[in-house]
Amino acid sequence: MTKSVAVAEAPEARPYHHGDLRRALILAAERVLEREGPQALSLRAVAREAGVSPAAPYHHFKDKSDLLTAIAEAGFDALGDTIKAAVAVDSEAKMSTMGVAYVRFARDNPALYRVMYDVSRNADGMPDKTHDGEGGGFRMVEQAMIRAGVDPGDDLNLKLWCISAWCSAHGIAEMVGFAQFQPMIEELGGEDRFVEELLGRICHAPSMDTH
Amino acid sequence: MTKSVAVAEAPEARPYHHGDLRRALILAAERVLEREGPQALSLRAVAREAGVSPAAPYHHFKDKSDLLTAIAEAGFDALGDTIKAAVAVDSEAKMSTMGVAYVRFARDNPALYRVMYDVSRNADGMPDKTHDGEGGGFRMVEQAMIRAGVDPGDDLNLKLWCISAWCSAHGIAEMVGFAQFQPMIEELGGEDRFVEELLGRICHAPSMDTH
DNA sequence: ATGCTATCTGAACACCGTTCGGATCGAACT
DNA sequence: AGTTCGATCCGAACGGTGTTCAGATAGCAT
Repeated sequence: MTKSVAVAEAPEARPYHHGDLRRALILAAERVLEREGPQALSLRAVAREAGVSPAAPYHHFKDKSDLLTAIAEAGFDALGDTIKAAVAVDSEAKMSTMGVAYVRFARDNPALYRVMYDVSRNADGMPDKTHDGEGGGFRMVEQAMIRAGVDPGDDLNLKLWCISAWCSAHGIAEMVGFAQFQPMIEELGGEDRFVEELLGRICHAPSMDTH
Repeated sequence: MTKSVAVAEAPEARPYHHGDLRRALILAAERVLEREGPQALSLRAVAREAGVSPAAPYHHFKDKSDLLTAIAEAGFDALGDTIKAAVAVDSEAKMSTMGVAYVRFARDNPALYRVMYDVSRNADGMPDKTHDGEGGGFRMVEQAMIRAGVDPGDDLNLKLWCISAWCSAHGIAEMVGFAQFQPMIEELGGEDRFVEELLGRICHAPSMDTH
């Protein structure tokens, strides 16, 4: 039954086969995640949000967990970009600058951050590009560590400092919202100050090259 | 259809009303958790494991999340006991002693640890008794911190050190299993050594009283 | 014995992840 | 051009899930 008024063509350009689902599904998933939290992130809800049937995603992702992996990967990319941006504005970027940016990302995208590390724990690790290569996260941390006074010659020591900082940032990101810390956060005048104080106790130059 | 051989009475004493479900459900849940992982921890599976109908738990827990909360609470109790035991054998207990015990608990009970912090993040905090009071976790950390050289007079500073250490331990616990760290763990000769190295970079006396 | 209340069951509802057969369409070949 | 082919999508279905509810059961006080 074709429209009698010919092809007014509805505003929603609803393609026959949709062009490029997959990206659309990932974006839909991020929308659902922001709007309704991680509990509501069902495959069916994502398909609904993207306007396709519940079976459609299976042509682009093996599993639900495969979709989650793609979402997590996109999340780590965004996290990397955020930190890169924070470092860009402060070329002397201290550890705490990066750490605060890290935690802030996690706090601004709590549902996404949760998916990122749920996936990582299931996969026994983060996506490789997160830490590998020239633009990888570890390189950024390494450079900040060297600026902070770690001996760049001692490779094992340097790596351990990086991992230590990364783990701490993750722990802080997951716990900073806990209610029992709220009074202290107020006392310090804001979450960022609180995070700086915590990170400052982990990354402080004086003894960084010892051991 | 009663057994023809009269009442041999099966070994399983299956009570009429069951006496004390709730505890039985929590124990059943921990069993399911160990055996099949966190993904398999459904209310129905727990009820099945306890030998009751899927609706029975609702007389003892408001929700599934209410059950999970109880499980998490039991988990935090067990974690506290584990750390207390570690401190007991080494009365000079350093921070790293406690930290290693903490991480080891998380690694020995991965599914339980995951439930513990999933619940905590949903509730915006850990159970109160985890950190409050004389036997609470924070008191233990405080004492170790004081032994490590933090000025016990500066209350804010002391608390920040405790939180910093706790966050780091949590971050390490969640990330130490990541595949990308495995080579380094081997190089260092075991996970405990690796954890000690990381914790050592966080809790080291020289600059602890500086602010 | 009688009722009261807490406990437990069984069936039902909506939702979930996943699979499968069949409809739809773009593109590639003749 | 017409036809075939393969990727994409839909609708319906399966078993499993959380949750609710009417009714059966059993311990406890009167």
